[in-house]
Amino acid sequence: MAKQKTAIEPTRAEDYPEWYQAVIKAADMAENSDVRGCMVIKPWGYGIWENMQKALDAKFKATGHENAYFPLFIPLSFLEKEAEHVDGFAKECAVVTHHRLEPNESGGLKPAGQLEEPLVVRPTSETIIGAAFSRWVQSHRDLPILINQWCNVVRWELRTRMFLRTAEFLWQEGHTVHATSEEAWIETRRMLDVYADFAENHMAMPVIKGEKTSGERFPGAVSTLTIEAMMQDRKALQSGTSHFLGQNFAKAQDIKFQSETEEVRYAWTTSWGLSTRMVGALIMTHGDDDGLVLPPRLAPKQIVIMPIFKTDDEKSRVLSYCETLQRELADQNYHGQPLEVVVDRRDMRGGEKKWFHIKRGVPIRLEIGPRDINENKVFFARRDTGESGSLDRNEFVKSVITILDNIQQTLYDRALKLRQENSREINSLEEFIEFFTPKNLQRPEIHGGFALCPFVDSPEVTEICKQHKVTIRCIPFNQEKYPGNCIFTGQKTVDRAIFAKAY
RNA sequence: CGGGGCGUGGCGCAGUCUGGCUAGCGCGUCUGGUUUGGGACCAGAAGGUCGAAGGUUCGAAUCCUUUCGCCCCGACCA
Repeated sequence: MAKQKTAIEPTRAEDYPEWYQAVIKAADMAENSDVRGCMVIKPWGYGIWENMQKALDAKFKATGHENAYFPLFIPLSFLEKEAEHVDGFAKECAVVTHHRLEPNESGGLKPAGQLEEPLVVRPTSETIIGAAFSRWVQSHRDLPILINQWCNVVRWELRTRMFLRTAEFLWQEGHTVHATSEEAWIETRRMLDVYADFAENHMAMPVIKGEKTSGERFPGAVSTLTIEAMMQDRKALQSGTSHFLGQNFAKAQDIKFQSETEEVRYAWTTSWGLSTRMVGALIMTHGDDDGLVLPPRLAPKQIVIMPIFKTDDEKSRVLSYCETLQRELADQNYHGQPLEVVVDRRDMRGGEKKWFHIKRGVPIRLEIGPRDINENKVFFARRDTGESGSLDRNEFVKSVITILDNIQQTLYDRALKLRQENSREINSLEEFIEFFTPKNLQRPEIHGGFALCPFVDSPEVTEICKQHKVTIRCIPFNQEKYPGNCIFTGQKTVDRAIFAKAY
């Protein structure tokens, strides 16, 4: 086979969505399943998710949360209780109406035993968890309740993309109950900070924290906070949301408590979630034209060692050298975890093996043959920069953690640079349209980015944006407030929001 | 749910308009050999009731009818 220029065809610049699919395939992360809109997550993809879970779960525990598990099925009547919530999710619910199968006329099976009340497969669990909370909360002494659940949810999407939007996806959903509005607000903010910390320090993905506009808010929430990241095609990806639910759900579900002053009060609730969509975010933030590039802190394996030998004599010598090296590396503490090091002993061509690991994004590759052993060296290659060369074996072992941290940082810096280069303030509708219109309408090139624009939060603005296929991502926190005119309506305002095309 | 496209060995496709030898090709897989610090080469092999059902015909992957599924573009959305 002729040598290709890049491992992935097409390249990002040629066709970004196709490239995305190709990376998932080349890195063996997931595949389409026999069920429409649902995917099979394969070990390499699932390993990344497991590392995300591990990191997040530790942060949830550190902030006082406990894990619990609630049913997959929600009685239809529960969902009906919060009006906005119903509106938001009704169109995408899978519904169980029968509980039995029996033979049909043509030798197949047909549903039988119709349920008295249909069960909805959870699209999110506010209602079923709220019902439990209403039993659990009696006194102010029961508060706060800080619960997290790792589970799957189903949203019957019309169009799906692997990891980014599938009919079934894996996530965590936190649900908390508080005595006061202030406490609930602090929780909402705290968990957004946890998400941002996770995104930036584990995923090496810079994010912008902010508040959603009314049109983009979670159905039933008083306020939705979000972290937004820029992918390499300059589109935005909502990466985690934290909702201040006020007393909306407490009132709908009767979550009340008796206060110190013996008054009966409705509680204040929050919810927050982050999903396997983050695996997609990882691909689109760091991947390159040779495949996946993993930040070391989330890589299922940080280092792969490839033994190189010809004769049986060499084989045993090289393998034992590799195994000793593997042990020494695996003994090291990498951010509280042992380093994950694998010796790839598979009997296949060296070149093929090398590309196998490049496509899967393993951060560090070591190739070790008799020559390296004689000189007490290792041949070393970094996935992020492609940099490679011979290193003294002991020096490498000593500096490996520093190198991994450097890779992590390099990935973050690169992603931040991309975002900065493609973000700007825009103060006129004309410039806005120019920014978001590709030069080639037939085959749109990568264009646009994040535009910070003065605006007023109104349905009218949302409507204009829609015409240009742009969405309001968020009103960023900590931004300077100064007078301007809404670029859509001309009204005076001090608010600015980030606008972008989005996934 | 509207518009377009596609179902042919594990994967990617050709063949369909204009019905006709034993349904081809590339990649992958298996076996043997030669190679070996690099996505190798040679030889051989396995693997398909052409999405499904019915019809027309001496003869159907190809024509007709029905049906199922998937993909893309919209609308909707984490």
